[in-house]
Amino acid sequence: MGHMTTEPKSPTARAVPAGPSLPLTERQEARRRRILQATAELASRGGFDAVQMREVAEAAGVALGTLYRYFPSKVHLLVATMQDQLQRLHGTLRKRPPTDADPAARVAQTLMRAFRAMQREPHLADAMVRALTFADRSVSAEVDTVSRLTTAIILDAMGPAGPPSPEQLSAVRVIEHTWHSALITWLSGRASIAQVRIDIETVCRLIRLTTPQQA
Amino acid sequence: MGHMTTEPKSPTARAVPAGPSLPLTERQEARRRRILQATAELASRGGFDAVQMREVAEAAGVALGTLYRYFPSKVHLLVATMQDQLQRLHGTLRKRPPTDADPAARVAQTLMRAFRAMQREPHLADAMVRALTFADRSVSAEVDTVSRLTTAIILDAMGPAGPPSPEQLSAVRVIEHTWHSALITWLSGRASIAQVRIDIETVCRLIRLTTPQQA
DNA sequence: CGCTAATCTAGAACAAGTTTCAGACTGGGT
DNA sequence: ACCCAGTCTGAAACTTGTTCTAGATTAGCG
Repeated sequence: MGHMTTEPKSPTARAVPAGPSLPLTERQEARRRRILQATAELASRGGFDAVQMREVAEAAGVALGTLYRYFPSKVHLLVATMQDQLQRLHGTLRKRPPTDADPAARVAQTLMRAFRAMQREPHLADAMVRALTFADRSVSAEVDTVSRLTTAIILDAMGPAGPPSPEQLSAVRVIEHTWHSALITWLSGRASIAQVRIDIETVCRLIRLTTPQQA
Repeated sequence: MGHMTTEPKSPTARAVPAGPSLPLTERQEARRRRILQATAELASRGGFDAVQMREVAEAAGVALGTLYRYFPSKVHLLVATMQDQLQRLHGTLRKRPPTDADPAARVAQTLMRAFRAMQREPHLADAMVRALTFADRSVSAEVDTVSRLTTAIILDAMGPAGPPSPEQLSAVRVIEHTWHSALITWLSGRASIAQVRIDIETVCRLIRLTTPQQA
């Protein structure tokens, strides 16, 4: 791959946000991908602390300044990594959706599947989740994207129902809260895997409160 | 206050953890208190970022090394601050407990009261909550203390019932998860106050599932 | 009082996130 | 082919959390 491609001058004369709105060139897309991959690799090795901006830049073969142009902070970088991983997960889940008849059980099943994925790469999970909850207002847009992705995954699991009711959305939000927070307690060693499962199953009962009648 | 007090050589020859087990001398107690007060003040001003270890040390009138002897990291410091504030809150709540007949409503009421306290000092809340969720394993003991305090507050609100059932404990844990996570979404500007209220009320319904019969 | 261990202080030193800058490179428009 | 705006690079600088060191203080104890 040793020839030239195009590289336009500037979409907004500022940065290179993740927005799919800006048409990145091949090279830029490739750089972005290399950065995310390097991040995931370092994170898998040693968690949040092991993701050092200088090392990410070196591993991805870009200058430090470039890394910061693509991701304005370490938290942005890790949240973007989480977006990436979540999308992957969403794809996997779509292929083999949960089979249980009860929507609440399907959601619990789905989240436990996601949880098992986390267990396979606990360091990576640590880095992404810590970044997510540590994120301040300057990252809210990106965090929101992650949140929407999670919501989509849960709604998918709930079933083919059309537009969810406001009550259902509240329940989903609470489930998400529990999911994130339970994950944190597990990652920081204050809760066991069994405990996380119980918490997830407990909160999923809320779904039954909002869908007494089954389709 | 210009005379001498006692200051023993060493309880454990290591550090000065928060454990009430070690009998700190008056002076040490005073230092600890000054540090916590300085922290709360700085945090109230500008949140997590405004709590800079050098500034805390200067405001408290201790050397940087001493600050680190009392609190081995910024996160430890802020989690200890949260312990402090929670204890205060617990005291306040004990004096005027919620009046509603329904346990679930009492819990929701209590949490909303706590939430209003947070709204009064959003920056302080930001600093404490961010520290709490960012804490890694090295702080798990202290975070656990905060968690137990929160649990105690919720159980208090649930009523004078004796030993809570395992189911109730699960529900309380989920409520705690929701509480923390909802707080974060509010602090990072991704959820409105109204939304937080709804989430809290939603999750509190779980209590009704575990206490169908009222005392 | 004088001894000794532990504590506290002041300040330097170090680590990692972030910013900045000068210069090389790219690619589209003329 | 030349020009220009915009991008990337390499390296230094700056910030703030954390660690380290040498010396002054303090406190328990004979």
